[in-house]
Amino acid sequence: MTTYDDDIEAFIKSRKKATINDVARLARLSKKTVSRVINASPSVRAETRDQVNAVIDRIGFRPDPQARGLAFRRSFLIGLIYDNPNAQYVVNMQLGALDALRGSGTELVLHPCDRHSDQFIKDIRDFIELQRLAGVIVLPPISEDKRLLGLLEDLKTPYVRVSALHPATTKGGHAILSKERIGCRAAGEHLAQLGHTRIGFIAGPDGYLSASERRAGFREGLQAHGLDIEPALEVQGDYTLESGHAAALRLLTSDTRPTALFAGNDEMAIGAYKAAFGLGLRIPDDLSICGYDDSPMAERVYPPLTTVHLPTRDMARAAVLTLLRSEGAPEDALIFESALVVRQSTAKV
Amino acid sequence: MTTYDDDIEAFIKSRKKATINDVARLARLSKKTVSRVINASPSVRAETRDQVNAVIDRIGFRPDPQARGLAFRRSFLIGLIYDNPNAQYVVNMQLGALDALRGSGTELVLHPCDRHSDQFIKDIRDFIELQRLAGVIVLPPISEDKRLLGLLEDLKTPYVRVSALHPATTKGGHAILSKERIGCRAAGEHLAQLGHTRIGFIAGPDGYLSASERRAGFREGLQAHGLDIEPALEVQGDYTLESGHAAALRLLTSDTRPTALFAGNDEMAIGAYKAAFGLGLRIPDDLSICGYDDSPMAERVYPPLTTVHLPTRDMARAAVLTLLRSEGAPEDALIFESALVVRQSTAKV
DNA sequence: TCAAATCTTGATACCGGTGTCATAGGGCGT
DNA sequence: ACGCCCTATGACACCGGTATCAAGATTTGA
Repeated sequence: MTTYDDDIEAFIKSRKKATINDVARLARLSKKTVSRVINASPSVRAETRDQVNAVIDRIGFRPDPQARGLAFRRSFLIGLIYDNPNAQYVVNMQLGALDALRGSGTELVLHPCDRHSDQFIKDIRDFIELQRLAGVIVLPPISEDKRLLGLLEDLKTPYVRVSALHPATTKGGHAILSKERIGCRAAGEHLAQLGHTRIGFIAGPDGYLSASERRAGFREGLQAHGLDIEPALEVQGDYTLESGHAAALRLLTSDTRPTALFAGNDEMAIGAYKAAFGLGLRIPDDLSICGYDDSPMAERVYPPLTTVHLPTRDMARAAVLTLLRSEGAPEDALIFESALVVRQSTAKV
Repeated sequence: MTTYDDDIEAFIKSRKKATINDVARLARLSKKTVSRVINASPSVRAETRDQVNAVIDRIGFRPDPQARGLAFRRSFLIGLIYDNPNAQYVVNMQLGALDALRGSGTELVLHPCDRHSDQFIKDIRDFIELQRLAGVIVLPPISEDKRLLGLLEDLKTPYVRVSALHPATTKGGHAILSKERIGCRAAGEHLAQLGHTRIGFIAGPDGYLSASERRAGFREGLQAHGLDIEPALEVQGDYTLESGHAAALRLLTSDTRPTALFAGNDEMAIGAYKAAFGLGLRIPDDLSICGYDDSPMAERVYPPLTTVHLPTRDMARAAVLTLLRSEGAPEDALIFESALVVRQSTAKV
């Protein structure tokens, strides 16, 4: 192997940021050959490759993502698109995604948005096109928005939907799906097994697939024990604490007060805590409460909340990995399970 | 003004993404002149400028950030660097930053890191240099790390520190500082005014400026009422819920049980809730608790937590605005206030 | 052994912008 | 009217990579 130590030493002493031209010059090869090595092209002699890599290592060359991106007509950025009021959920997704991105040379760019704005689609289209994103991850609930999915198909940008598993969500593009029914079914069975028969349900908002899936799973659980969701004991919320509070208040002050509540998410469950405490009820002695999400709050409230855990962070990791190797890969859907975490907010009647 | 409608219409029909070359050709001007218009160069005739802008608007041209970045030798990305266990704090910062970035053509890139890793500095240097960041925002506690600040000075990348106000933090680079003492002083006074005399303090970890500032402020508040932090009633935590739980447990089982607690953050305060409930104490009847941060959890726990509010989101907004206009601007420090929010976890003895 | 096929490499254009410097035209003073 | 200065614009190189395609080097097959 030929090296030109003097030139290399001189370059290192100059303390300049190395470019591909420097590497080429110092290795006595053309830019293009260096480029081939960077991109792991097979048509480079092993000896040449080693020589180039030796120079690269010695002068600490790292290809400039902007220049590379310009030539490739795409950036090394992955967009995280969401419209989700739950901060903790978003953070977990970020952490999982960043985890998987570490060392890949790709960065994560945030893009929260407002699906009720009339700029919604245009805004996202601009973002993706202008930044020439390498890929996009879409979180629920907008991962179920028809207009958005249509846009993503049009743009031909690799994307991954994160969503609740449902026949309607298993087709079209890469997807990371969660089997929300399983955990909710377990929650329903759990409450039934504790002997509860009057069980209230605080539903999520219309139009959220997660809401209907959770309801369906919960119902399955009850039905397995000869029970069902009673219309009089079902109130709809919108996943906010306040709505959970209001819903619980209504349920707990009705003539047929339930002895247990299942809320479509932790936030609403914690709203129910407030309502219960406000009415002087003790949890779990007078009222069992079960949530969904296993948010950090679940183990921080008192008593710690029985809830359903979703492996959010793992799902985000999987989403990124899917994107990183999406290069022509067939579209696929990964499915994650959910599981009941029994804490201290549920007890026998 | 001259326009060449036919060519323009033809171009629009082609549905191609417009480049500066298209604009130049359709406006019968050189690339360079178009570039001047984009960059608001003063040496362009008003008439020419309008003509260029007309073409830009009609064909929907938007300069490619990567190409522009390559030529400018910097990107249009701002890095958010943090090593903070508090998810909610981070989200608020993100939201504020994104808020201020909207429409600026600059994007936010996340970079959580681990200050205990030996790669810590190298990792951040690589990130900033490789991405040629337009600016960097550093959150506490690493915003007080000497090595990191040294690195940022070396790199000449515009940066903003977010930190607690303190003589040591008012110099060096742009800074967004919070007057943490004020709110903590108010907290101390509040507890004293309620008649508490045995007041426990759960301190934040060593090395966090926020921890020492909060302690100092709290102490000022007590001293204004002839009290002080009693050594026997002070325990150190590390800002985690678990540490708050342990600390409170120690304080509440000592012979001179305090009737009120002030915790260095909400997380620890909520740990204290757990300890109190576990011991059968009622809040606020048997024990008053006060936190710091006004995290979303503060109003979700029961009873809602009295705490100190910091305008986190506004601070992030200010940080971004500082960066965006940092072009040669003098280094300055913006100072934000903190304020006590009295809820229902504090009451008379 | 020699032509054909294959493997390796390089010259040059190009991605989409900006910087440098030259130049044509208009206003000014004398 | 002349030269001078200033203003507005453009030609061309450049940022740091990749694509195309041609050409030299090596291998293969008969």
